[in-house]
Amino acid sequence: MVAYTPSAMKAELHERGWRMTPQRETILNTFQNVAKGEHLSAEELCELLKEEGAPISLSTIYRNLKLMSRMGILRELELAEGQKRYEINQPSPHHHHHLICVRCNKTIEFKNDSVLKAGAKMADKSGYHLLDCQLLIHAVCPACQRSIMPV
Amino acid sequence: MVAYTPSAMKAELHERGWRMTPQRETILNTFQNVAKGEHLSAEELCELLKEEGAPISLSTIYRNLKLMSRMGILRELELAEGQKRYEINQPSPHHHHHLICVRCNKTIEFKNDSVLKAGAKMADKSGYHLLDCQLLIHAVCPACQRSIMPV
DNA sequence: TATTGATTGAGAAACTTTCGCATTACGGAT
DNA sequence: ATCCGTAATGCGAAAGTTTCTCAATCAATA
Ligand SMILES: [Mn+2]
Ligand SMILES: [Mn+2]
Ligand SMILES: [Zn+2]
Ligand SMILES: [Zn+2]
Repeated sequence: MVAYTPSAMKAELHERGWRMTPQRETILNTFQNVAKGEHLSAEELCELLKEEGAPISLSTIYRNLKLMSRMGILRELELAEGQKRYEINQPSPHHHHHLICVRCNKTIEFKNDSVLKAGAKMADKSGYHLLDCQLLIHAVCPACQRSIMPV
Repeated sequence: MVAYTPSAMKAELHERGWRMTPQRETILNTFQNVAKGEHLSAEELCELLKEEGAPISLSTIYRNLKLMSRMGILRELELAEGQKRYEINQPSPHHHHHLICVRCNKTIEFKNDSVLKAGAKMADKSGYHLLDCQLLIHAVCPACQRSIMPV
């Protein structure tokens, strides 16, 4: 779990016989510059890049979101219903977890280094190479507890 | 996060003006009797119940997996790609987390009460009513580290 | 600069999940 | 025990997300 520069990503791609492309660099830069707490879906990233005048096809976005997640550059989140969301994967001082209301999807980010350490230790102990470690808390927020809404 | 009996589930449904049904009881019993470490998808549950001679329609299964997750009876897991998986949500002595290889999907379950406590504390501090707390570790297993496979 | 194979873009296809609606049946009241 | 209002089911259709196919393009190496 390191913060990636384009050239670091390029080097790691080359190790495996793969290539750096303008599209991959654009995606990396976009996630590094997006506001903290933003969790982009594939569709949203596609729209954002279109607006910014650097469009990338949806197929390519899907391919690279998966690739970059499996490299440990991005983290894949299943927060709300329906689609996966992504954010840059940052090491300890910025690393965080998510607390989600299952009714309204309100999401709180919080830090907990001892949880991160416990996860890293577990992966290490099992001989796994760590890519991402996220504590996912499903709960009902105060507002939704007061409402009489379905489920 | 309590272990549910059919009648406890029934009581909680009634509190909200809802009903207990044979289908809901079947689903609850199935998850309580399935082998530890099994994570069923909607489709798999549907097939299993068909084989056992107590078929339930796929729509109803989807509806109730969501309902029971939001009640805290089941926990919703996004382990492998493609579809959500479910397991019974059990309290502390049996509660566990998941370590997943992103390449071959080999999954290890492990316990860590201090992580669970940290999650519960975080939810409580924020006034959220806790439903589920899972540490999700994405990593590459030893076998896949040795292989030269794509990503 | 030429070559090779990874990558892209566009649309089709696959797959999971939700929706609409007629029918069934749970559970409170009679 | 029976009735009634409405939640829940089952079926098929529909929606929505993600993957696949394949010709065209382009990154990286010699
Ligand atoms: Mn986040
Ligand atoms: Mn499990
Ligand atoms: Zn809420
Ligand atoms: Zn593996």
